[in-house]
This record gives sequence, C-alpha cells and structure tokens, in this order.
Amino acid sequence: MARTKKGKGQEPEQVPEIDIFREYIRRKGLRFTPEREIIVREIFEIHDHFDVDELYLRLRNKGKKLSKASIYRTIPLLKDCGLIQEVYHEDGHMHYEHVYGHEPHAHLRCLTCRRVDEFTDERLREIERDVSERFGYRLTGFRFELIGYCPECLKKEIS
Amino acid sequence: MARTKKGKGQEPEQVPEIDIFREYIRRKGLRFTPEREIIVREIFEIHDHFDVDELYLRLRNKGKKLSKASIYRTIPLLKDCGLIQEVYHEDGHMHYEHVYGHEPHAHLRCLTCRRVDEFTDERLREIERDVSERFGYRLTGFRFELIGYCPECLKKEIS
DNA sequence: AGACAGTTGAATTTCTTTAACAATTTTTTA
DNA sequence: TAAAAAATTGTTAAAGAAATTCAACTGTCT
Repeated sequence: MARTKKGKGQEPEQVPEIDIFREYIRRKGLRFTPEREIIVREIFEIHDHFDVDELYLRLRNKGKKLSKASIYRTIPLLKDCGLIQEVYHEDGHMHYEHVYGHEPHAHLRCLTCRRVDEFTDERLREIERDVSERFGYRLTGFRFELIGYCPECLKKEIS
Repeated sequence: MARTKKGKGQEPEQVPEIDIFREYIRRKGLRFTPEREIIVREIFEIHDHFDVDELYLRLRNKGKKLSKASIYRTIPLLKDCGLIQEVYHEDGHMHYEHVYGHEPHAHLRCLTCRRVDEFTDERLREIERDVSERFGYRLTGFRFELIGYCPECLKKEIS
C-alpha cells in the first residue's frame, strides 16, 4: 500500500505536520503539550490507515505511556485542522488516514478479504469543484469508496 | 430532502423491495418471519436516511413491539441482498439508506449543521466503470461524500 | 513567581452492537 | 400427522468504543 509521498526530492517543500498542528493549537488558544506532540508525531510515522487502538499499542511498545483518552481527545483536533480524516468505520471502530500532503484519493474495498486499494482520478476533483459551485458549499475534503470484490476473491469464489 | 423516486407513473415497473427480500431469504434457506416483514416494510416507508434507533421508535409508536436485536439481525440481510447500504457513521452509530430503486448518488455534508444534500453525477458512474476494469474488481456500490460547510453556515460564520 | 485556564490519566459512564440462551415457531422427514 | 431438525425471537448479558468526570498537574501569560 504505497500511499504516501513525502515532500522530499524535487517536490515542493511542505510544512511539517507538527507545525501545522502547533499553529492550529495556538490559534485556538489551546496548549501544545508533550502528550499531543507525541501522539501527532506517532500518527505521522504511520504511513497507512490507522485506528486508536493501533496507535495506542504502538506508543506503548515504544515505552510512551499515554492514556487512550488523550488519543481520543487529540483526534478531533487533528481532524479539525485538516491533517487527518475518517476513512471508514469497520470492526466496530473508526479508521483514519492522513490528508495533509497526500494526493486526494479514493478507496476500493473488497467485502470478502477487506483489502483496500487506492486510486486517484482527475474527475473527482472536477466533480468536487462543480458541486461546490452548484451548491455553494466550501468543501474541506471528500471520501469516495468503491465497494465490491477484488480479483483474487472473485477467482476463489466458484459460483 | 427529496431523495426517492417511486416506480410510479411512466417509470418502468419495479419489483417491490419486500419481494426482493423474500426471494433472497428463500434462496438462503432462511425464514420469512412476520418480524422481518414488519422491519423491512417499515424501512421502506422511511424515505430518507435512517438508523436503528429511529426505526425502533417508529415501530414502537405504531404498536409493533419488536426487539432491537431483531433489527440488528435483519440489517445485514438487507445489506447483503442489496436493498440498503451504510451511509455514514455519525453520533456514535451507523446510518443507512435505501439503495435498490434509487439512482446512485453522492452526499454533501455540512460539518456545522450536519445537513446532508444529495446529488448525482454521470462521472461517478464512469469512474466506477473505469476503476472496476483497471483493478479487476466486481463492484457492488459506492459511497461518495463531499465534506465541508454549507452556504447557510458560511453566511453565519463571521471570520 | 503567581494566577488562571487548559490538560492529563484513571476510572466511570454511556451507548452501540453482538452474543448467549431458553422458549418458540417453522420446516423437513419419516 | 407426529417427531426431529433447524432457524428465529426476545431477554439479558457482554464486549467494546467513545465520551465524560474529576482531582492533580502543567503550560502560559503577566
């Protein structure tokens, strides 16, 4: 799942996520605490979808003892400042992904094996733009999921 | 929120949802019980997004005393036979919508007032078709959400 | 340095969804 | 038509996610 494009090489420089967050926090009159910093840094070391429990376990394994409550409290902040986004609710809990610095993309989900592929399509942007105009919305993001059965699962299935 | 198009007038006849469901149930060797019938009929009298609790209350108000467990048990059946679909997870629970007999459409969601608008776009179908070919998936549906702020909320906001 | 307001972790609570189970109903089989 | 097999229901309990409460603590600002 190569989903990321770090701002290295010839791509234009990108403000680090942590700075975006710090700035957002300050603008809101909140506090940039060590806990929040640890959580945010960890999230951006994961280069794939993640969930609260995974994040919590990763931090524990690194010896960082944060409460889940802090994670639950930090996530809305990250959503609000446009760094992450909810992707899908599965297995009883929400899954998230990075947004900032990532090409807007869509997901292909297999109902059988739960594999998730990603793709981009120029037309999504166009639709976004058109609809935004037509309805007068100011859009902050989109979520596009195609749901079905992947080629592997189709092969296995004999019906 | 006019989301529905009943198969009346000059539109082609459509097999009633309940028949689709009955047929699916029979094919699976399950049983078409009165409880299931009541639930399915109620769902298709709602012409908007719905959730389990709303459905439960509607039934109670009509004097139909079904357990929530039965609703929770019926929903996956309706999803499996393509009559309904999950739309989004909000306020701690899942929301559903009809699929069968409805033009595939996308949602526009306002983060402030939670209003949901709908629209269709021919390009969504095209993308669906193209991606399906490219990745070899057999698709059963899609979910497309544009997230942002509606014109009304933008007006109220003074920043 | 001191005051204020925001934050943390632990425990608790709320809420959704699933599961277990005994009683019941339907279907199948003989 | 009766007995056996299988599925379904409601109730109750359980599991789990997410939000909340609160006392202790810690940045931030002056």
